[in-house]
Amino acid sequence: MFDRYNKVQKAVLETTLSLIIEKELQATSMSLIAKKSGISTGSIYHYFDSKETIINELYKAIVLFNGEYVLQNVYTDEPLRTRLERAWENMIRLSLEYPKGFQFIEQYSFSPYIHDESKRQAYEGGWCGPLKQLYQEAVEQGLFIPMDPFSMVQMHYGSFVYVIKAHLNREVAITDDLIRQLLQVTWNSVSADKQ
Amino acid sequence: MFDRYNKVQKAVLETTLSLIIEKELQATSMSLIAKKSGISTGSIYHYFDSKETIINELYKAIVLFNGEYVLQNVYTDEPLRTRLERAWENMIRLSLEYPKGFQFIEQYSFSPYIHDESKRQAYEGGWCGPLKQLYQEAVEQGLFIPMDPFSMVQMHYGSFVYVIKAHLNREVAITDDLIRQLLQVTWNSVSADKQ
DNA sequence: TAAAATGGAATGAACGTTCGATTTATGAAA
DNA sequence: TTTCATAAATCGAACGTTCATTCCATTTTA
Repeated sequence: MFDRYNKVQKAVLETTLSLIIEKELQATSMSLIAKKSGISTGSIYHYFDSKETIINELYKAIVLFNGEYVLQNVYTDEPLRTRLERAWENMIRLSLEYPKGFQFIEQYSFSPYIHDESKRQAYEGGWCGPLKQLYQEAVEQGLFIPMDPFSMVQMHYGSFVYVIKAHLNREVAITDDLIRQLLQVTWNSVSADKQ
Repeated sequence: MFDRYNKVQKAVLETTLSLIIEKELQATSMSLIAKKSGISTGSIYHYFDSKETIINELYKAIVLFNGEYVLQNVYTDEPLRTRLERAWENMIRLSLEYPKGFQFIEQYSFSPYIHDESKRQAYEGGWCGPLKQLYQEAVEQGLFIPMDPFSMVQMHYGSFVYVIKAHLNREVAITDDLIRQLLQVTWNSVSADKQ
């Protein structure tokens, strides 16, 4: 997840992620990060300008990682439906495999603590733009109803997010059956031939 | 929104809500709340035990308010589809009419800062339970595909939330047309006669 | 041997909360 | 209606703690 960072930075980012998820931003103090990561505050400040920098770096790293994960095996020569369903399934599997990263992005993507510059950089490397393109194609090919592709992406992602949140709260169990159902429901929602 | 509170409590809750939305929790200090609401910290502590209490009270008040709003005109003798679509439209209109409350709940419903007790109390008076019942009925009547009603509610709510978030970020414009489309898409996603 | 990296005590600002003085409201007695 | 005593409400300075950050001595690396 933090491959492009050195050992110390990696330890700091991983520790910060864990602490923020189990506690929260304001309860995640620098001294706690230092203690839990085994790196002194002095060293942390040698690699990061400030606490804000750590959080923003964390945000960018996770969004980039998620982007790569979601777009796995999506640019193939298979039918558009297959590729879209693969992206959707990747989203679900990603959040199950890396729940901390998922929760972090969920909690902070709309927070003022994340700078606009970080959000912009994240958008560049994230999955949102590329996926919007696929939706656009699906609309143009008449597979999807004529609707704003960006709204569709948001809508579908939101529906996954909330089922996953419920899963992480132990209110819903995500099984392979439920995943199959979710993909079906997602397709049906905007499929042109069901109208 | 805060009718069951006295004048001072109301001012404190309203100010806190505004500050938390435009800044965030950790930047919303008691002295700032005091200054902006025109009520001294001494008085605030006369009515609230702590900052935590204020936030939790805010959370409960908003969820209760939202619950009433969403369930408006849903318990009528009209067809189930009409009543479900009314609940969905209420959700959308609520978030457009009271965006601060919407954003607050969005940001804090999964935060450790909100006690489990507050979440439990909120669930009792919120719209989630009653709506789940309606979905259950729709499944039993064969209107909806056989799927866990709770997951359906989450899924649909999530899809609205994300479109609304995009709207509040000025990335999408919610028009009456888009609302009509959203209701249609929501119905299609789980409608039994489209399978 | 010079530069980079590390450690952790020290610093100063900011925060939530408390406290005691002061003002305002209440209501029974005259 | 006025008076007065008690209680409730309000204020903001003061308190103690915690936090992000700095600093410099020490260790490690090149």
